[in-house]
Amino acid sequence: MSETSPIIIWFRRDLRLTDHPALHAACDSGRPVIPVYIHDDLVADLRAAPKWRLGLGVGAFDDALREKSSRLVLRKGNAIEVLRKLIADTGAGAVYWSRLYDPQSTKRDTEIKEALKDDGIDAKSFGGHLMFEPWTVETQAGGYYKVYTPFWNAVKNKGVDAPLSAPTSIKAPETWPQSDDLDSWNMGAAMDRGADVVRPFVQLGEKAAQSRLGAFMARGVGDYKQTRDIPGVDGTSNLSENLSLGEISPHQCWHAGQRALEDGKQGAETFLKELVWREFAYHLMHHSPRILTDNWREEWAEFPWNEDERRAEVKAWKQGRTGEPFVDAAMRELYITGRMHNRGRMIVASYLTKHLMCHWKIGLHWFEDCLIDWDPASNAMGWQWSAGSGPDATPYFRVFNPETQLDKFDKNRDYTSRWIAEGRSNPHEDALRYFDAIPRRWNISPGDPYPEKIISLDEGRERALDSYKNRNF
DNA sequence: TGAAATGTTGGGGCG
DNA sequence: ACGCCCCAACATTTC
Repeated sequence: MSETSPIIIWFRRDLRLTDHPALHAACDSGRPVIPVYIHDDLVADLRAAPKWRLGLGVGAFDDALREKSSRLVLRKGNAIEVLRKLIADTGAGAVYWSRLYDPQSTKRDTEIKEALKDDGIDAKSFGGHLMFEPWTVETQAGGYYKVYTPFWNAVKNKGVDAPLSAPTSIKAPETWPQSDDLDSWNMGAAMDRGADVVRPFVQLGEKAAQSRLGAFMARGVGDYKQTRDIPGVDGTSNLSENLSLGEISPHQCWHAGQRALEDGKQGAETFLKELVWREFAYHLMHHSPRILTDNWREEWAEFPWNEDERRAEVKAWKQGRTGEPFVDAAMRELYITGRMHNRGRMIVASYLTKHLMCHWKIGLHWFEDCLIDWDPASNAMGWQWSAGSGPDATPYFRVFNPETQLDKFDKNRDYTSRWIAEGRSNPHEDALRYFDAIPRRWNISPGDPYPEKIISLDEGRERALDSYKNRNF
């Protein structure tokens, strides 16, 4: 392989041009660059909304590359076989990619790197998805962090790499290899609810992410510390969706936040801390991957969780028909937009795992079905935090009261009236979208009365606390 | 990044 | 002036 041979960039959750170390290195080399996206088993296994959103992201990224006279080559199959075929087709001498951190991707990528090196190919993995590689942060004792605040203190002054510029040009190969038609991948096949309902809420692609970051830094970040907690206000950064697919890098968000901090914007530090929560989730997933599948505190396996997904109250929770306005509003926001305000996430998680005493895995899986900003590490950490089974988790006895939360965080009922139609003479248009999105078999309509509470808050709370008190661990 | 029960304090009304 | 009660406002404890 000569030093002029093409470099394949294997894109995964890094669908951007700006601040992309692997792409940057490849373009710097002066060699032709072949961007590829591979639909392998891990992509096939994605759940409905994340998979659909990924399809949109791949399409948008191909468009962005074409503006640079490049393109995204799409191939389906086993990743190492696809790469070997592509190398044979193009004479590529190198494969670069940005690292992922979930155990399945890590295993796959490790095997592929070894196989490619055996073939004499220059296989290189780069950072970019995280500001702090999980193995570079350790406690005095040499272990990993299990509590957020010490983790924050350990990283906040470490320094974050300055974002790399987007390549001015991406050298094309002499001929482009064959590429699948994205439509043939059917990435939206599992979206059995209306993708067209969710679509208007999608913030697609790198440019949209950049302008959102800019707008947030110009306006929202000043009040972020207060307004981020109020779901009726557009007070969050709204970047989770783009961070999830790497349409923007955390480094760029961090440096923007740092500049806001220097400008005296009050909320900027809170924003930086939120970015570091994402890093903390990856840190935990890397050092303790079973956080994805098992109670991180193993004793919680003994807890009398309801684990049957078919129960009526689970169905009511998923459908946003529990009779608790805050819970239902949040669950419908999730269904309609593919995202949920963080305050809502805490409330619905507390309600499911405490008032309904359902296993957090039920909630984790539903979020994985519905979230267009789905992130394996954050989702698992969040659910185990809420359930009390995770590291640095909220104690089980800390039960959110959805009614009290309404008075604290949705005083004017802006949020609940935006997402709930029943019982209102003049429902919000977003609340009505829910009825376009749901499957007909749910058999409900906007004119129905608002559902009765499926459980009294007092009873649910008492039952959960009794179970906790009588636990045998 | 709770909520509810219980405890403490201090001001005001009143005999 | 004093004791007593009431109660709101906090603080602490408990789950």
